[in-house]
Amino acid sequence: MGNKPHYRDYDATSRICRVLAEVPCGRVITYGDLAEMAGFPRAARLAGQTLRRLPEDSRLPWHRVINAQGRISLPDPGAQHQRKRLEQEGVVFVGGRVDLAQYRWTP
DNA sequence: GAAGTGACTCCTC
DNA sequence: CGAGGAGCCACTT
Repeated sequence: MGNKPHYRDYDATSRICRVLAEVPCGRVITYGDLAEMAGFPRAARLAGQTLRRLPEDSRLPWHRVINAQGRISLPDPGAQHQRKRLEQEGVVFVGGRVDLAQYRWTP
């Protein structure tokens, strides 16, 4: 008793990965939204760190995560790879960015 | 347990 | 539209 389970006690990586796994093909999600849906409001950086720690052979759609400006935050050469995979799913880049109003995934 | 770090976001100039 | 700075949260060392 006396133990009050905080959301922080859970494995943030597991939660973020679970949300990430549900982002449908052809859609994107922002770091902030990803963190918030995972139960970590305003912890956008957490999402970034989690993704960075993610193994390369992960089947998770890490490439569908972009920043709030609709741009890719991942530095080169990863950015090229990410953009390619997104375009492969039908996501269109205009001026180097994605139209969030159109592609942002919201359940 | 404090200090450092980051695939962020928002606001201002 | 781009650059700069403060704020934020949880992880890592």
